[in-house]
Amino acid sequence: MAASISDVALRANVSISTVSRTINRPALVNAQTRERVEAAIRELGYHPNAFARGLMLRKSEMIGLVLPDMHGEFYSGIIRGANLRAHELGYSLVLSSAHDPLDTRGLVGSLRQRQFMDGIAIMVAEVTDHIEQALADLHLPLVLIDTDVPGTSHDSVVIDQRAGASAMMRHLINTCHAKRIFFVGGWETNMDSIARFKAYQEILAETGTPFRNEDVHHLDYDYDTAYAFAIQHLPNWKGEKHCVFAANDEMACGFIDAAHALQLRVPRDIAVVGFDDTRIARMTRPQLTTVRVPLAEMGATAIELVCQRLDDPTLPKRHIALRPELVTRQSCGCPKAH
Amino acid sequence: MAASISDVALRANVSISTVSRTINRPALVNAQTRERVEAAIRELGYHPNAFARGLMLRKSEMIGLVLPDMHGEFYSGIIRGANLRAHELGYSLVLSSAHDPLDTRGLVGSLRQRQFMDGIAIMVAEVTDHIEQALADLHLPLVLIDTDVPGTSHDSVVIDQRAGASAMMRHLINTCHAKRIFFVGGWETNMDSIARFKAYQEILAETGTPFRNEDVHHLDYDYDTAYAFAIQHLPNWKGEKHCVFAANDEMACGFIDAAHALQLRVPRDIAVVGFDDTRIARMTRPQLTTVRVPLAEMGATAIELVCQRLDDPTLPKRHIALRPELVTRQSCGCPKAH
DNA sequence: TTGTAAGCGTTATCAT
DNA sequence: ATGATAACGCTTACAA
Repeated sequence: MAASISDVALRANVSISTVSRTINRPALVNAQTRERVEAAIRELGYHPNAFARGLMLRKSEMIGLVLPDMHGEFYSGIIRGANLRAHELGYSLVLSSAHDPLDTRGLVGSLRQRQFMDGIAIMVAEVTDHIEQALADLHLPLVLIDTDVPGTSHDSVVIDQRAGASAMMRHLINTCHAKRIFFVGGWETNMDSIARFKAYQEILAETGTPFRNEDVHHLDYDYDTAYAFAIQHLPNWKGEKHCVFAANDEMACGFIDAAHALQLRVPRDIAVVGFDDTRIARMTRPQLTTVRVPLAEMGATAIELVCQRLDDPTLPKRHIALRPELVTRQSCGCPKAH
Repeated sequence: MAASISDVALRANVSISTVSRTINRPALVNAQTRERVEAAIRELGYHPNAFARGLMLRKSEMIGLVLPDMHGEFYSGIIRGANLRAHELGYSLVLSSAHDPLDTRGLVGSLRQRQFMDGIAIMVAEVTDHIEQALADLHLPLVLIDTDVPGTSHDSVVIDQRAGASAMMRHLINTCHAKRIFFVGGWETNMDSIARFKAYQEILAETGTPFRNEDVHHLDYDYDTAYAFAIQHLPNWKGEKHCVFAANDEMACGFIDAAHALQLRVPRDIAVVGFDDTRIARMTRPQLTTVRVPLAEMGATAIELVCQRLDDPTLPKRHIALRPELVTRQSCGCPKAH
């Protein structure tokens, strides 16, 4: 059995209140007794029981992080950022990633069973009424990650996909002097892909570059699919100042490898740019020009929002949009990189 | 304020013990009263207070997962596996990755502050006496991840690097009929790299393939370094049935890209294989033959060991070595893949 | 089958 | 400056 507060009190010849005080408000206790108590604490290897403490204080200093079970750096990026910030702020992180991304129902249920958390940062594929209700029932400070819910009144943090894609498009047109840009999106229903495509159209219009329907294609974010597709189309797409804007690095990588297989030189015969700035962006020849998506920062911000609300529940609802950053390497063929 | 057990008791016209029983041993309570209580619970949206519960039961159903702040799929692989298994077993995961990999001191300290965990799965770069002591002081079931500590008596789960590298070497020599194999390791002090190198020597000897000191090199696990190195050496290394065995996929990828840049064909002019089976292994042309390292399984096993010991503290100490699996694709030039 | 009451280890409010 | 003592919400003998 671990030592309890009364063991310490006994050993130091004081009451338990004095022990509690030495721990929580040392200023209120006489220097000599304080030393005696501290000695006893040390000798017994005493540490306050977290449950009893939580019972009184009604808080655990633990924050739940709920994610769909994603693959790729998305997952680890958010976790890393969240974990770091949580520790900086003196909190621990309770991780809970859903096996089935759509079973947020069961997920929220399992959360409320062991209601240790002071607050929750959650990312869900889709916010249904059902989930909305379940979350509300938790009666906990809540922040939504990477989910735009116009109607809701929760704190949230998202990534400004539109701004990132716009920055890339402007770079391509204004700096690289691209004459024709092919857009290769991900799944057609994917919100991020849609946002990136919107920016594509927008900047095309803004700069007076002609838009052609046949220059837009939707694949599935996968390397192999992109590679096969590229082998087919690149021979027709190649050309001076022509560029492929892929909606993620993986597809961009597929295009580059396919270009090589077709004896095309990147970026001279065809330029290729990606999105996300994942690990592989530095692992292609030429290295990929892409858009860095601040995943860790999104995780960190989510935790921060939870903590702030914990400190002050009256805070107004906040909605933070993180701006991605253009990363120019060699695959876009911009003059600067040469 | 959330409803408490006495609110439910009041509403259902029973004592709090009956409520408690309805929740924990429904069999012991009359069907009619049980229904009344359950109705009250539903109406009030009641959920037992986790702190009070923990205080009585002396357990939280939470397991700590302590990792160094690694990058790459290593990190997320372990977390994913651990999280999944924890939930299957009815536990939650408290994640805690150290910012500074060597500050396990501060880390363990922060752990014991909020001693909520029933047990801990921990991965440390190096188990020093100091850490060993700190861990022992926690008085918690403990399992070491990916750490071979001959002297210690903790449960542990590791990956059998040696077996994985041996399988690769045997495949290269026996199936691909490699005549000369170059070994490109990671950091010279890295335990994994050392284990892989040992297997390299061993199988060379076992199969009577000559060992040459100049065929062994140590880099830093990085793509760029490997690429630059390969540009230098590949012209001398190329040859029929020659193969580069890189100690991770990233370096292998560097070699393949360099080979392409040098107009060499993989695997015909030079074969290349990797280790880890990360995402990029499927993203090279040809696809990488490599060794799949069961990261998720390691995470899951660690959690499982903790839980088993929680159930039965008298269990003998266990040491589990997970076997990696050979994944043959096209880069090794083995006849089967053609 | 149900109720009473003790106790888990804290913190907080009073007195002293 | 310190000590009693009452919560906090729950489980669990023990009684009825």
